[in-house]
Amino acid sequence: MASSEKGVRSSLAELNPEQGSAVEHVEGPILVLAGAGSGKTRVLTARVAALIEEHGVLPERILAVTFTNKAAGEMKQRITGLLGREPAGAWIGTFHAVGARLLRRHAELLGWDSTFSIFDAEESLREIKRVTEAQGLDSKRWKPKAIRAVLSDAKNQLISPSRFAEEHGEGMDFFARTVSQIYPAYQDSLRKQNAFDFDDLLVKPVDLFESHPSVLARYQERFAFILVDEYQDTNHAQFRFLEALARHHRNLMVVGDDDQSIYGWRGADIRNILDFERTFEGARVVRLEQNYRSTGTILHAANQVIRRNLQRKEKSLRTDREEGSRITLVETADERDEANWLAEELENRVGEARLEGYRDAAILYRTNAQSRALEDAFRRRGIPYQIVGGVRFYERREIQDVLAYLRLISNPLDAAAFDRVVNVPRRGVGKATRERFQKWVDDAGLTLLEGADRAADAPGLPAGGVKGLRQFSGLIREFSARAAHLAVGPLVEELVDRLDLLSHLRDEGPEGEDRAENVKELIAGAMDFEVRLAEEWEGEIPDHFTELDLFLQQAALVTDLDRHDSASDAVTFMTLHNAKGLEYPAVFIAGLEDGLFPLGRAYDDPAQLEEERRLFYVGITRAQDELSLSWARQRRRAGDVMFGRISSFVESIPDELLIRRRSPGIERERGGFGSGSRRGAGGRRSERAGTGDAVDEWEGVGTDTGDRAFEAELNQDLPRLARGERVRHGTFGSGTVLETSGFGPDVKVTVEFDSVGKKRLLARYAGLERDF
DNA sequence: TATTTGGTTGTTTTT
DNA sequence: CAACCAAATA
Repeated sequence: MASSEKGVRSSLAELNPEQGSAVEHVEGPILVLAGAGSGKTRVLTARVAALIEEHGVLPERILAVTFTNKAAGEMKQRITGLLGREPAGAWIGTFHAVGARLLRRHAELLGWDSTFSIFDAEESLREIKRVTEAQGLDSKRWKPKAIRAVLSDAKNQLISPSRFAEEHGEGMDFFARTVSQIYPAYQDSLRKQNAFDFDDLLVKPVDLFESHPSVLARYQERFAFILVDEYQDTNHAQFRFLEALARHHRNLMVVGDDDQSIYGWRGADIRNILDFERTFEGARVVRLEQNYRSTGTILHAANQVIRRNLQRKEKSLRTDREEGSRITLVETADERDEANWLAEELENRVGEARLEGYRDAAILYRTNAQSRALEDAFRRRGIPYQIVGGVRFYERREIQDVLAYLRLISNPLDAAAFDRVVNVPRRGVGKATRERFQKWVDDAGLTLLEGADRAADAPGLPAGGVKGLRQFSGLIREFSARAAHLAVGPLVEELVDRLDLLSHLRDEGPEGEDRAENVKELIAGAMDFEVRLAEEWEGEIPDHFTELDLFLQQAALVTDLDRHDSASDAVTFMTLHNAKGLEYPAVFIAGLEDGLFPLGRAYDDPAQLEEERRLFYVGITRAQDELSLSWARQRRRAGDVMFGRISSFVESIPDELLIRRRSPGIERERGGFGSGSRRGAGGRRSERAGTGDAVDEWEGVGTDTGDRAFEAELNQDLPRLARGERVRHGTFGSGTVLETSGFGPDVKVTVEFDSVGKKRLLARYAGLERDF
């Protein structure tokens, strides 16, 4: 205890006066306006530690909410560091995880069971499509995606199906009218399947609080202190959730930065932060404007960019750091040229030791599609990279299939899961059989699994289909029984084994092996999964609840960002949105063209343009020491070639902060064709390209194409250790990878070494290299 | 029932 | 230029 107290004390001493006053704040509402890099996580964690250690607050009286699992994990870890022990009993998690946890405990009050499924965005899209078609509507005319967007919007505003119908059911807007019919049917379908979608995890807890005041009172009383990170990103539902819980004790601390609000399109309501003082009367406001991250140059540029926004609380960040080097602005010919420039620049910087390693750099872009050209260039040169986002692990087809099995085992009412995997792998249950079967089940009032059991009684089903259905239901039943006493790891392993899924996947063709690897990774993840059920439930575990149920919840809420391995020495590629909350010594922002960043349609709406500018601001402020911006004159998008000009955002950076450069590709073009006349105004215009244009450009310039290709072969998979790959270890020599397991920093590799035999190594420490 | 083909569609950003 | 989906064949 003495040592941990010292931890808290000494950390308090290191705070600046503003940070200190926020940390020492005890009772009453408080808004911390924390600029980028001003140490907000520090304030948040130090305050939690201080509450516990200095003011004797029991950890279970504390609720801390974040937006990402990563932020939650970091918070937990840092608090643990300060206290010298875990803040056992405190709830620290994302809005979605906290919502899911509440629902697990009280779902029955709303008509759900605690083993409910969580439908991700894709699943919810399918469900909308099903419901739309069940109403006899054409899903081509009534686009599920558009419907989902409207539904999600409504949910985030806490607009119920009935209220939505009141507002739009009779209106002129045909689309809204249609949605008003689909909304209730969709909700109904989810309830029948004992499922919630992503938005429900925020909405339903609020419903719960409103319909069951005693439940609310219990949590109001319990959570005497509530802390919220990234408050600028909260939407109305989240606001109401917080407001309900905090109403009693009024000890609510929110930390945010209106300049970093970049989720308006997802319902984030910037008024939550702008109006905080009005909503919570007597709220204190603390501003953190001292930046500890970036050089003077970078911060100056950031300030100049963001001050163009009108809708903001006036503030200006300052830093004590040196001016630092100027910002590089590069003009490139096209996306390939841009990617090559980036690759070469990074190689040089690491080579010259201007950068300690590839892990110190990140390339940020507006749209995920931009990662492709980068990948190509980096792979070709053999520079290690890591992509965050894009096709997410848990969204892969094969992973979703396994998860659907698990969901069905955990929640037999999950019709979406049933539909997804009845015929995976092939069981002779085709579309026609399914439709007939479905109809019969509906008429007979059976659940899908009951029906599958008695499929022989259904009229008009082919013998093969009946057999497949019965087999399927038998399998699910068997595993449901086993789930009660088997841990998730072995359960998943046996399931995959029984389905013979790996060989089925391998038979699928060239991508099959990757798919099989992914499934193995999932098994490995399940093996590593351990929860202390009793702790999660705080002693009141419903008897039908299993480890599998919690594993599924976790899998549903985990994102790709959480799998990001910051230990491996690779350049990080990600969208600007994903970069929020992170920092890197060197940051490259690519694709700075009008029409791409800011995105074309943002020009229609000043508010959207401001949000794009905030996104740029977020990107700039990720950089600690060096910042580079690049743009391409020409870029392929959706098959077309777009001619672009430099982003208007760049204009707001004072010229004296910039060093302008041109890529070799541009220089060559100028030499060859004289003027680089800038044609095609405004990025919105697109023209068909003649031929394979710029394709060969770079290869000619490169010095030693042969060696490069060789090196690329050598290094391209450096951060990824696949089965069968030959590797070399400093002391054990050469060997073959048998398998890998674990996620993120815990990736373990089993290698069969030629001389010393089988070893299990932690990838991040083993320093494995490729070998021939 | 499974597989192939051809046509359509689309690109923000995500918990 | 994908990737995805619906209708046409084997």
